[in-house]
Amino acid sequence: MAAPVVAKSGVRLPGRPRDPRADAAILTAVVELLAEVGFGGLTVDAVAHRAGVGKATIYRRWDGKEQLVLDALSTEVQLMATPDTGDLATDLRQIYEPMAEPVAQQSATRLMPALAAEAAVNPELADRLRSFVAMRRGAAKDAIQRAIGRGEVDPSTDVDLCIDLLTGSLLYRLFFSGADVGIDVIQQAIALVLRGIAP
Amino acid sequence: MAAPVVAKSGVRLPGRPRDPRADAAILTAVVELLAEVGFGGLTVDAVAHRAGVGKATIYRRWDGKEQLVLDALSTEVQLMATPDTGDLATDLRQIYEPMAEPVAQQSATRLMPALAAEAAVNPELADRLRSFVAMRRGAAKDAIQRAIGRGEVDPSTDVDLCIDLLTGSLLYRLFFSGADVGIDVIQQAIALVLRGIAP
Amino acid sequence: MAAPVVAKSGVRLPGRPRDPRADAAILTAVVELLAEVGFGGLTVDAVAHRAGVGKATIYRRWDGKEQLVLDALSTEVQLMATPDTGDLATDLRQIYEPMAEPVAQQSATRLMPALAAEAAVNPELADRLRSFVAMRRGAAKDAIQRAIGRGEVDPSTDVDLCIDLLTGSLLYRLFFSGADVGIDVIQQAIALVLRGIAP
Amino acid sequence: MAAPVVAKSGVRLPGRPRDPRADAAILTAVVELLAEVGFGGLTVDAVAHRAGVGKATIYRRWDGKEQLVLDALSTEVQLMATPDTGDLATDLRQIYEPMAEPVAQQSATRLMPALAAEAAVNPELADRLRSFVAMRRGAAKDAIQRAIGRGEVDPSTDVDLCIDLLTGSLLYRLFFSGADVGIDVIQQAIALVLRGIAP
DNA sequence: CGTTAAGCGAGACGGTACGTCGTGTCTTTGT
DNA sequence: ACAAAGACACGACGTACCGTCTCGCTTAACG
Repeated sequence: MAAPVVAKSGVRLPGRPRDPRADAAILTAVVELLAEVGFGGLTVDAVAHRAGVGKATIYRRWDGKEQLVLDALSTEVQLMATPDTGDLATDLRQIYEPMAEPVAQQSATRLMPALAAEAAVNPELADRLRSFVAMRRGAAKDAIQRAIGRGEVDPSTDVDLCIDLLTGSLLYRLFFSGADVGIDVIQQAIALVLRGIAP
Repeated sequence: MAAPVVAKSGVRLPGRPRDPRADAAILTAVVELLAEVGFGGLTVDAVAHRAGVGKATIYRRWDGKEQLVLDALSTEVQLMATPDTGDLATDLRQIYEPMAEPVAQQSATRLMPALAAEAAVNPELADRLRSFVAMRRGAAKDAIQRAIGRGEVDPSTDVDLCIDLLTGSLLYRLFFSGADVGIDVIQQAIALVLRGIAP
Repeated sequence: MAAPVVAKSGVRLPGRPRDPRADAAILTAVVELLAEVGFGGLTVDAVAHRAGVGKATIYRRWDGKEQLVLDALSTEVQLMATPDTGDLATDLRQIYEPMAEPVAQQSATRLMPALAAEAAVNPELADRLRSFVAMRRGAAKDAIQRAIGRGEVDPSTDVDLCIDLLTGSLLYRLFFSGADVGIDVIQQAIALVLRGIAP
Repeated sequence: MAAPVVAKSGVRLPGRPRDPRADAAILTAVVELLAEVGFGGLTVDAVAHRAGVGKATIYRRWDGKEQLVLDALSTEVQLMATPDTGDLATDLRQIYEPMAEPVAQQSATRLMPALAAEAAVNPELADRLRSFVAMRRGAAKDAIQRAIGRGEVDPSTDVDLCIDLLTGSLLYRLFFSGADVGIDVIQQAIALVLRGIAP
C-alpha cells in the first residue's frame, strides 16, 4: 500500500530493490511534519530532509504531496476495535464519540478537506481516498448490520445512508459550521437516526 | 459584500473613487476561470489578466484567492425562493433535489473542500465561509420551523441538527464516497430524518 | 589506455576479468552521443544505456565524463602520417590544412573548450589532456626539426613556440572569433611564422 | 549591455521599471563568487542569495549562467590604456606582459574555456563572447596599425592574423600545455611575429 | 570440482542545481 | 487616491545528473 508501483509477486525485478527503510522514514517524517506544520505547510523538501532521503526517492514512490499524505494516514489508522455491546446506540456512541476529541477534530479539519479538494481533480487520489474512508466506516457498518439481525432496526434500512448521515453531519459541522462538535451533538444525531430507522 | 472596506456612508473619501466596473470584471473573470481550470488551477495573475486589471486592484479589495472565490460565489447564488407547499417533505425535496444536478455537484465538489481546507487555517475566511453557508441554509431552516408550527414535527427538534444531517450526508457522499448522489438518495435521506423527528 | 587501472603484467588478478567488449561498447556510445548531443548534453546514464552497460561498469574504468570523452577521442585519432616532403611549408600545410574541414572544426570547437574548462579544475584530467595534445603535436614537431637539420630555419628556433603560434592562432579563431578558418588563413599563418624563423 | 532586453529608447514602457540596483548587486555577486568558487561552482541560487535578489529577477534579465558571467566580466574590464611608445615591440610587450600574472592566468584559464564551450552551442552567447573578445583586441590592433603607418612593418600585413598568433599562442599554452607562460615566452612570441611581418 | 572474488546489467540511493511558477508587495506613469 | 503594468523577494515545485550502493547473476582461476 505504501509503495503502489512495487511488484507484489515473488518475481524479483532486476536492479537494486527499493529500500523499505526509506518508505518507513518518509512516512514517519510526513506524520511528524503534518503535526508540526499542517497540510498546507508541508513541503516535499522538508519531508526529504527530515527522512534523510533524496527528493527523487519520494517522487519515485508517490506522485505528489496528497498521495503521500494519504498513505501516511493509512499507516496511522489504529485499527478501531469494532465494539459489540449488544445495543446499537451504545455501539455507535463508542464509535463516534472519539470524534469529539479536539485533537481528532483538528487533524480531520486540516487534512480531509485538502484531500477531498485534490481528489476532486485527481481520480487516482480519489480512489485511494475512497478506500481509506471505507476502512474507517467498517465498524459502524458492522454494528448496524448486527442490529438488523437482532431486530433492533428496520430490516429495509440502507446501512450506508445511515453512516453517511452520521459521519457526514459531524464532518459538515467541523468543516463549515464552526460550531463545536461535542458529545451532546453526537448523541443527538445518533438518537435522531435511530428513531428514523426503528422497526 | 464584494468590497468590504468601501465606505458606505455618503461621505466622499479623497482621491479617485474605485471603479465599480473593476469589481464586476474581476468577479466575472473568477467565475469563468473557476469553470475552466478549477479552484486549484486558479491564479490571481490569470484573474487580473482576464479582467484587464492590475493585480494590486484585486489585492486592494480582497485578501487572497479564497476570499475572492467566496465573493464570486456569493454573487452567483441565485436567491433560492423558499418553498412553502404546506408539507415539509415536499419543501425539503424542492430544496435538496437541485443538488442532484451534475453541474451543481461538480462545482460543489471542486470548490467547497478547497475553501474548507483554507478556512481551517485562515479564521477570517472561516467567518466568511460560515456566513455564506448560513445563507444557503435559510430555506431549509424556515421550512422546518414552519412544520414545527404546524405540529408536523416534534417541537423539541434541533433544527440545525436536521440540516446538518441532510446537507452533511449529501456533501459527505460527494466529497469522499464517489457514490453518485441521485434523487433517490436525497429522498431516502429526507424520509429517514422526517421519521426521526416525527412528533 | 582505455582502462587505466587494469593490471598490465601477466599476473592474473582473482575474480572475473573485465569484459573488453564493455570498453568498446562504451567508447563507441560516447563517440556516437558526442556527435548527436555534444559534450554538454552527454550524460553518463545515456552512455550506459546506449552501450547496454551498467553505470558502475563505466565508473569502474573511468573517473568521470571528461576522462571518458578524452579516451574516446584518443581512440578516434587516426594516426596522422607525418609528412616528409623535404619542404617545411609543404609539410606544415599538409598538417594544418585538414583543420579547415568543417567537421574537424565542429568537433574541435565543441569538445576542446569543454575539456580545457574541466582540466582547469581537475589536475588528473589536465594530465591526460596534456598528453593527448602532445600526441597531436608530434607531426609538426618532427617536420620543424627536420627543417632545422636541413638549414631551412634558424637553428635557435623554439620549436614548441612555433607550434603554439600555429595551432593556438587557429584554435583561438575557432573558439572566440567566429571568423571562419579557411585554407587561406592557415597558409598565411604558416607563411608568417616561416618568415619569423627564417635563418 | 547588462540588461539586454531593456528598451534603450526614450519611450517609457508601462509598469514598474527594472531596478538598476538589482543589476548592480547581481553582477557584483557574480564577480565575488567567481573569485571564491570559480565558474563550475557558481550557482544561480548563490548569486541570488548573495545579491539579496530573487532568482526570477536574474532569469528575467539573463538566459543562464554563462550570459550572466559574460556580462559580469564585461563590467570588470578595466579599459586597458592603449600604449603608444613609438615602438611596436614595446607597445606589444606592455599589452601582453600582464598576461604573465598568475591571477590573470587563473581567471583566463577558468573562465574562457567554459564560455567558449557554451558559445559553441549557444549562438546568442557566441555573439556576446565575440564582442567581448573584440574589445580586448583593440589596443593591439591600434598599436600594429600605427606601426604600419610608421613603416615599421610590412604594409600588407594582416593585422588580425598577428593578434590571433600572439593571443592564441598564449591562451593555447594556458589551456592545453600546462607549460607556464612567463614574460620570456611572451617576448619570444612577439619577436618571432615581428620578424615575420618586418618590411 | 567447488570455492572465491571480482565483473556484470539494472536501477535505487542521497545530493544538488536547475528553471518555472505563484504569492503578495512595491514602484512606475497616467488619470 | 486609484488605475494598469509589471518588477520585486521569497520559496516550493518537479526534473535531471551525478557518483555510489545494492541486488542476483556470471565468469574465470585457484585450491
